[in-house]
Amino acid sequence: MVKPAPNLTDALSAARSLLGYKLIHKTAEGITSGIIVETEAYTSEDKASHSYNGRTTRNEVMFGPAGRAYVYFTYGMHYCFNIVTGPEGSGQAVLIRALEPIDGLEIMMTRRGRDNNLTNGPAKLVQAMGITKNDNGKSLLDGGNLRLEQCILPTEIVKTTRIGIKKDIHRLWRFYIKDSPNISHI
DNA sequence: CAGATGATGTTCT
DNA sequence: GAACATCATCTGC
Repeated sequence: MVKPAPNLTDALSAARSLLGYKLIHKTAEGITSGIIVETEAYTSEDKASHSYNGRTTRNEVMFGPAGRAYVYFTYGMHYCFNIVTGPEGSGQAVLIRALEPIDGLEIMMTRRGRDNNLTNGPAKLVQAMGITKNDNGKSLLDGGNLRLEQCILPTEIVKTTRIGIKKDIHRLWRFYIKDSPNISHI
């Protein structure tokens, strides 16, 4: 039995489909993993998206094939992690905003320097999972150290507005698993 | 709980 | 020079 791959045909479908998948990262420090519980979709027609104004050195991974990691630096000190979706060249991705920690809690606590709020935010989960700018462009589907695995089927998904943006705020492109204790914001 | 604020540096205009 | 897909910490409810 092969576990089903996530539906990455477009950012909106993928943002829902990825909920319940486990993100797994193997590093020298050990294995960390967590179930994706909150996502946001971004496309090239969306003014809030990095891809809105076309391809640049920063966002070029967004225009590559689906299933790769798009890791970007922001606010002078944080990284965020996305999964590229859609046809190659379309500039779509899904921002992973929160995880439910599963494996490697001790490692996460060391990386975060605290014992709470390990993965309930886009920059927090990047730090806890040990994801770096070097992971930008890596495939999540090729059996490498950073990968996805189906874990649970969400019972109920909430669809609402995205967080931390000032443009196109009307779009209901944020999704999270209802009643998850690890959401970045209600 | 909500709101304000500083940290910090890359990217784009 | 401004904007930025954030976070930790503070204040005042």
